[in-house]
Amino acid sequence: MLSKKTKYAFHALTYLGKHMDQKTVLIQDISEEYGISHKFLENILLELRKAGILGSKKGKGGGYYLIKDPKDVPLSKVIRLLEGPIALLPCVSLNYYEPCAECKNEAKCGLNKVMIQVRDEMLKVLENKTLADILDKE
Amino acid sequence: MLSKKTKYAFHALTYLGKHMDQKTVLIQDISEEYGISHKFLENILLELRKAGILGSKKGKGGGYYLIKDPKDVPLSKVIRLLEGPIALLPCVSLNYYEPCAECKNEAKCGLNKVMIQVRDEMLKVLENKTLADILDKE
DNA sequence: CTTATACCCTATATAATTTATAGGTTTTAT
DNA sequence: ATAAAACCTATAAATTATATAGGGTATAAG
Repeated sequence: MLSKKTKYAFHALTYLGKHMDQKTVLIQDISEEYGISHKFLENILLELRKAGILGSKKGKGGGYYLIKDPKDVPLSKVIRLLEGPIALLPCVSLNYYEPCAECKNEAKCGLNKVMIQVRDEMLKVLENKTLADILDKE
Repeated sequence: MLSKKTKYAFHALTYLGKHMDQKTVLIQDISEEYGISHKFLENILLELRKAGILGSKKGKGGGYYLIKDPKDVPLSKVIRLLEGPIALLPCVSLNYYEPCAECKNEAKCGLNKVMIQVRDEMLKVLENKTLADILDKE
């Protein structure tokens, strides 16, 4: 299951996507809209900015804004950033690979094979669906 | 990512599947084979028994054994039992449904729609692949 | 050029969850 | 009887997730 952090990130991105007409959006506007702690959200937006998804402006009249076209932000990118691996096992993660601690022989591990399939099926959706897709619905 | 508990369950089931010739297998045999704490594993095997996947025999000469044909144990069943929901959001879980806390209108939630797709793709693999499939490889 | 505003950054505290341990109870073969 | 092995429930320890705190820095406006 996705963590609150990741869900909050999606909420924030949705909000920002819906307000692309205005130059900037305040952290506070988003935190009030969804009942998210201001400070917690602040950290999340900071990560999104550092990842190049958001831009920001300091000082009076400042705030955050989407720096990318929503259709160029795959959901997989947001999940990997806030959540970490999408795969169900570290040994099949494309971006956060690690061998499984108790695994003796990855090449012969049956679970490994299946989990590669699961990962690929998940990615088929998550790499192709973007922020734009989740904005459309609302 | 799957918890250790779930991974241990798969290890135990794999071990039991490979030793179906013998009447019973000791917790200790499995815990030693994979370096899992005896007591922790005990709790896991207990859950698998209560779920009707394993049988057990008490007392001297006792132990655990697979009560089901490996091809009749889908991986999804094991994951749901030890891990909980397979879905990435509570609002799209088939077995553990809950509305998302901050969600105002599920019907209009774009993330909801995508996550239903992700869930279905995951299940396409996890419902169809069984214990038998992960035994084959080893 | 001062002030209020709003993001920036890092550290720490709190809460929740996961992992592990503990210890006695019951059943069964010998 | 005795020893073996699962059964069961409670608690402790470790880890991770969530939240808070507080000063730092840039900027617009007057």
